Amino acid sequence: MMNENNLSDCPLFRGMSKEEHDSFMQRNVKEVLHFEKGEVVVRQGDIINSMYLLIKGVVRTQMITQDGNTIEIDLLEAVFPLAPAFIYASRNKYPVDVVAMEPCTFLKISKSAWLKEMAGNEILLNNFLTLNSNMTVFLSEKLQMISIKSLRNKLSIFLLEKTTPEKNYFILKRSRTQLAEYFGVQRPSLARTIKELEDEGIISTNGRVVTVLERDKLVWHE
Amino acid sequence: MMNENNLSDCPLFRGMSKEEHDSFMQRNVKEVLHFEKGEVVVRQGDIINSMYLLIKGVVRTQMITQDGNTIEIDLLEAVFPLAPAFIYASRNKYPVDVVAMEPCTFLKISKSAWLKEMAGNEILLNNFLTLNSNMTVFLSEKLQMISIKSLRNKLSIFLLEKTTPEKNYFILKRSRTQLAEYFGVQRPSLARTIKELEDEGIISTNGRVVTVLERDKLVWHE
DNA sequence: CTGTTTCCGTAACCTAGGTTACAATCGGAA
DNA sequence: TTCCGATTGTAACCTAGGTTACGGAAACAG
Repeated sequence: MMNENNLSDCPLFRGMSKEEHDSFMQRNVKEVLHFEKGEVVVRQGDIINSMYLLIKGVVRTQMITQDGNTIEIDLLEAVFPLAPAFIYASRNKYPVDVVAMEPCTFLKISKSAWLKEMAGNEILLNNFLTLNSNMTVFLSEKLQMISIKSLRNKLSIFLLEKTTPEKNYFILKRSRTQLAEYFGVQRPSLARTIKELEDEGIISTNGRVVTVLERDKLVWHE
Repeated sequence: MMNENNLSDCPLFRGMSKEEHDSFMQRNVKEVLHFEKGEVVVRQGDIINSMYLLIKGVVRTQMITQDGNTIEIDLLEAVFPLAPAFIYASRNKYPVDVVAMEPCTFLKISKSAWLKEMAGNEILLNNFLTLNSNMTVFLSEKLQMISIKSLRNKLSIFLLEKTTPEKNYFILKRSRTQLAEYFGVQRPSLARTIKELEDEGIISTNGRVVTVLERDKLVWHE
């Protein structure tokens, strides 16, 4: 059943053998779900009772703030679990929308089944803890990024992280529209700031290819 | 040794007996740390190898963004663990500054000792998982709050959460200066917005006592 | 190929909030 | 009590980014 995908790619199942993966699936997967591009998989505020394992496709997690703005949290690619950090929470409402970016397949694993597996498998438990911790670190960093005041600095830091002095270009994973939501700003505002950096000769862009020409002039325009 | 404090108040040690608490301490606490008001306990970026258990005092966790702004993350009161969510992370750098708000005492418990305890104690493991999940939920909510664009809406939502239609007042835990950092804005900006709400008769303030006069006029000034 | 939709750049204008500065008040220490 | 530092309110000014609107390019379906 559904074992054409490689569970080893998933941080939850790392360090386990193919046989263990298969028997795990046999025991615990009772339901397989498909979603088409654009469909909402989980809505912000939904109560979660299961772990969703994304085994095919890409989803986007996003938040709608109370004043109606959308911010992207992350893009998740198969194989990856949804919600692991939340099934244990005291108030287990899902904090983000999950939207399929392409046709997606999920395996549904019940919370209780998952707990049982983890109790009897130290590797699984370890992977789970690490994943949770990494999620916390990720959210902290996201918080820090969103808290940076000027778009120019947000963008600068983003560009510096995506490149090195040796490899001064990279290819954007996102459209400009999505990139704007990632930064939590309006699309025209992002376009304006990108243009400024281009006009100053600090970067150049060609479609989704972005080249950093003068690393040292990024950041510290307070 | 240092058992005048009630470990039952700590979400990590809930559901365990006094005897278990005591023997836990005997086994694992090798070091006790004191900090005076204003001292920095941990600095953003420090590598963490131990769990710090705050058993007396109050600390503030804060982040300095790359453009130099300070945002408050949380106020933590004893008894509460620092860092539990991070000791397992792949990249275990502490993401926030921790500053003592009053004289504080910490117990230091090594990462490995903690792991060993957890492996042999289901309650401890469960508490730990729940705490981690709750941390993730908390950070998600914080992210959502910070992402709200207008200060007026941030403040409105804050006020609505702090009061009910029945009990329409509350006492601020923070100074105005700290409150501004909590929202990630400048102090004069916060003062201005509070004044606006007062001028419009929506709230009234008297020192740290804030009263909401017209709940339904809060929020939705887009 | 053509029609349709989504994406993108751009410009003009406006507003929320940052910035700075100063004076009043409060609170603890001597 | 007086002094000093930290905390506040307030005002004037400035700027980053939001808003809206429009036209063109790219992507896709038929």
